[in-house]
Amino acid sequence: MAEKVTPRSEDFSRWYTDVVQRAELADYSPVRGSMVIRPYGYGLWENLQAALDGMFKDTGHQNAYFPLFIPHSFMQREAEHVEGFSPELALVTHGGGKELEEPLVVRPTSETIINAMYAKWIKSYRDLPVLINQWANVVRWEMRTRLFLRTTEFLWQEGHTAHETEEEAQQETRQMLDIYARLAEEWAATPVIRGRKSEAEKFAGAVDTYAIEALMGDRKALQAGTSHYLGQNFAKAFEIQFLDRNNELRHPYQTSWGASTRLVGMIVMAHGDDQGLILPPRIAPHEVVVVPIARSDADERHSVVAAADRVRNEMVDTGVRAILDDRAEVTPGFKFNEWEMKGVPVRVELGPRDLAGDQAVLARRDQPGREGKQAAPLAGLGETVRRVLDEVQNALFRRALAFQEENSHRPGSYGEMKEILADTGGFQYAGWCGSAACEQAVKDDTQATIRVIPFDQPDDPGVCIACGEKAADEVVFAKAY
RNA sequence: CGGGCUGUGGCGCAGUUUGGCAGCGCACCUGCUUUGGGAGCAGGGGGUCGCCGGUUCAAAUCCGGCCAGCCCGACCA
Repeated sequence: MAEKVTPRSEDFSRWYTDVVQRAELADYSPVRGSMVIRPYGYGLWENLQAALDGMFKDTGHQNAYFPLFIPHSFMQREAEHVEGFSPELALVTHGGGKELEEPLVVRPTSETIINAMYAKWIKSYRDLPVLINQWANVVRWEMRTRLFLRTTEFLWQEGHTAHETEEEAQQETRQMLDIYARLAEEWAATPVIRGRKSEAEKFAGAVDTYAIEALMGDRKALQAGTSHYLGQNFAKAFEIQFLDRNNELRHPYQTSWGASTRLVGMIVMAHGDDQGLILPPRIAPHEVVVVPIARSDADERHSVVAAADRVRNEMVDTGVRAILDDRAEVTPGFKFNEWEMKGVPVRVELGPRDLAGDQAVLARRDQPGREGKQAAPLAGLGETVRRVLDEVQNALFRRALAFQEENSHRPGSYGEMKEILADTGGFQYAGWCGSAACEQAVKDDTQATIRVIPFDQPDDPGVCIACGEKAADEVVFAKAY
């Protein structure tokens, strides 16, 4: 591996594909539209999973697992749900050498099977709330696919909850969106806009869909997590009923929420540069790589590698995820480039000159070349590195936030918005009257869609950017993944 | 599904026009020398040239058919 990638500025799309493959996050599989997540990419996903799972547990959720196959008829019980998913379903028609009585759907999401079970489990208000999450794979037969961003099969988590009251369910929906926002900002160092989706963009079957949107390096938006308030739509379709405190039969109010391996793509596109990945320390598989530098002289080699091993161990003891790259068959220069491609936040270089001076050289991935290098005493190196890692984490977030701010516009007219969208892109904050016609007209004309109706609203949203009527809300238009 | 392109060691390609020993770069293996920003030299392994048929003394190359993949337009975490 480890040759140059297509420069980001030249062709962002190719740069992305190159980086994902060269950094060994993923590779194409023999099946069109699907991919293999390689150990390094999976390690990144596991860290995201662990962060999310911890937050889910902290808020009272439990994990469970529901089956991959769903009876076809289940998909058809909720009218809008059918509408939304039928074109992208994978159907199993044969099993055990025979044609099946009823085809099975490979889950595109588990709403229907889970709600069919909830109908059995929920009988009383005492059974509520039900707070279940599952980690699973799902399949959606997409036309155009891209590594991590849109593949036929992908990994995600889907939470499905049922509540006694509307308020409680609404609160749950917002709480989970907030968890996604925290994951993006505090762990993945990627600032997001929190808001509600328009009718056209919401999940089929939901009353309201909320989402977080992040801005990628090419100034396109990426939806990084969604949380749906489902009302009683699925409860009615699947006849979930409970006896309330007044002995009256009622349908529960529900939510569902999900985030996927797409987050890996987000991290690549939010932080990466021409040298490859740049990973935020909190979710990086390796926070630090120690590279010993030694000539072939056997004694020198041994003493340098032994010292490098001690440095690694000290960092592990300090709670830093550190590895030692003691391969003898490649040069230090090769290793520098390789670990930069893989986005390791901090590199520790240790050679004979350093040992003589009881120091090591620290190189920050977020600052290129000499600029990011500093010498640090071997004594207390673990603590020093811990501090530098925190600085890198913060610097990445600040840089991404500054980029988002620079690329957030408030165009004064439709013409101006169209021009900005065509020239540079980014988030366009603009008034919207709320009509689907205006939304569609902008999409047809500019390819930009309403990403979210932000929770943070100005006192006066002004006028609709498309029709000039009084605006109902300020919304964010952007071209999106 | 409509339009454009491509199928040759693992990857990227040349060779096809004008038929004549299947080649190059990277990667891989072995050895020696190297190692502070992608090491050098020497040796080596690996290909039914997408598939089927035809023409010919001879086909990666010419002819016919088929298949697969990529890119661009209608769906989407």
